[in-house]
Amino acid sequence: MQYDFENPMIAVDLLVFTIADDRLKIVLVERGEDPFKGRLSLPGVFVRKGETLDDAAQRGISEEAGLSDIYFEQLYTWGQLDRDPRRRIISVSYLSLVDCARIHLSAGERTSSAVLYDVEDLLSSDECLAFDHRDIIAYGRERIKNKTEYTRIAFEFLPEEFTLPQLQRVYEILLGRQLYKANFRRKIAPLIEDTQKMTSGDAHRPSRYYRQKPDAE
Amino acid sequence: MQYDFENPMIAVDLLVFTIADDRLKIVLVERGEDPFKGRLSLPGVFVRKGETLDDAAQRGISEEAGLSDIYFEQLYTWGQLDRDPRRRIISVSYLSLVDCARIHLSAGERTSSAVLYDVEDLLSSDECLAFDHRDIIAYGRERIKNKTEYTRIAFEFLPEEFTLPQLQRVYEILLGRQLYKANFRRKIAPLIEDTQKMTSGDAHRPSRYYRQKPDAE
DNA sequence: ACAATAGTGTCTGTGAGACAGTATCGA
DNA sequence: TCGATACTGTCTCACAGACACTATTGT
Repeated sequence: MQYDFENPMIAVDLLVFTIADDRLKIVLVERGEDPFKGRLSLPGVFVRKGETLDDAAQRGISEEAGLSDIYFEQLYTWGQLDRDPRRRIISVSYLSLVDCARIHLSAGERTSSAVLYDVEDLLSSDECLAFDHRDIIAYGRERIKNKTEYTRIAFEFLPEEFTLPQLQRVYEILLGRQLYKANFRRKIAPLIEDTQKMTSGDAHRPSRYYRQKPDAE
Repeated sequence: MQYDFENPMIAVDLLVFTIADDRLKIVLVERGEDPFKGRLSLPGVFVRKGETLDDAAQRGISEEAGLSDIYFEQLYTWGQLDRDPRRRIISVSYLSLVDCARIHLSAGERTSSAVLYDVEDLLSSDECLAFDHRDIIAYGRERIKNKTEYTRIAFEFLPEEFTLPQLQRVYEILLGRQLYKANFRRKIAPLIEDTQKMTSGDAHRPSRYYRQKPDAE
């Protein structure tokens, strides 16, 4: 007995997260064509012949957000049958974290312009997103929260040099709760090294700039 | 300008781990046909039309190891161009953990019989595995080690009722180091509830059987 | 009584949490 | 001097690590 196997198209969907205005944001585009014309969706590209999944993700990120040299990791692969009403498409989602100062949103070819959306607002609203993209975003947001606890991904939201109050705010946003200054600094101390630079111009005590220690764990 | 997009076949490759003889083992099959004829490989199936990825994984597990109702989770999706010398195949790998008493290895249709292999021995040997399956196994083994630390996956290697010495041995094997009895029991205590049953017949003090607490975190 | 394994009590050090205090800028 | 934010000191408590001790079976 012979079976029919799938030869679906492979899409790479991108979750580009950043922090702006003290909120976690994600890059979304408004779909310019059916299905889901006019709905918000994740930016994404189809995988080309001769292109790996990682390559496609990288290309998508630079096309949609004008970014290269960015942290990204594979998130999950979505294979529900009815994800796309037209035909079967398998979506490999990628999680990407970036300092908002580096983002340059550009109108993609098949999409209207990309915009930053507040993630918590989006997930608690009843806004209808294209495909299963609401689920994907929720999954990505969970992953970020979890990895914040036991990795250094939070650093990816900041430039190379940053102050501890900035870093603490990033952690607070990602974890969704307030942290104590003194405890936070003790915990982070082994992961950073100080520069000689300080903030200046603010009407209060200046803050030292640090950078990530290239070091081990 | 038009691009050629991929319409690859989608495979699901299965990492079925278990513990036997106080060692972490994995189910492998010897390939019956080219490419890599005669090499060890992960059991796998192609995704059929109308079948989700999870469905395909479930089907593969029951075909190759005679198992249903088993813990499994998606691991990673492998999309290198030259994974398969014939044509492009995207592989979605699944991690599955199972009590070895439940495994019934059966000869698949396209494979010779499935066998349990010692994972540490395999990874430290220079045995040549089919495709990129050595990388996939190494990745899965890492994932298990990590999740052992902050989830309860270790319980999946045991039957519903188990003794604490058994459970401790599972943890020790997965983590690759010895643990102190007293500390281990204190840490596990909130996750389990005791049955009234005890081991018997051994020439030493009997051990109580416990089960997992259905409870919260 | 002994071998063998199951199970407990307790000391110690580390680190998270909580909070109060001090320091340094511009205006 | 004051408002504002940066930074530090320290107490407490929970918990992991280490290790010594007791308990219960079959032979």
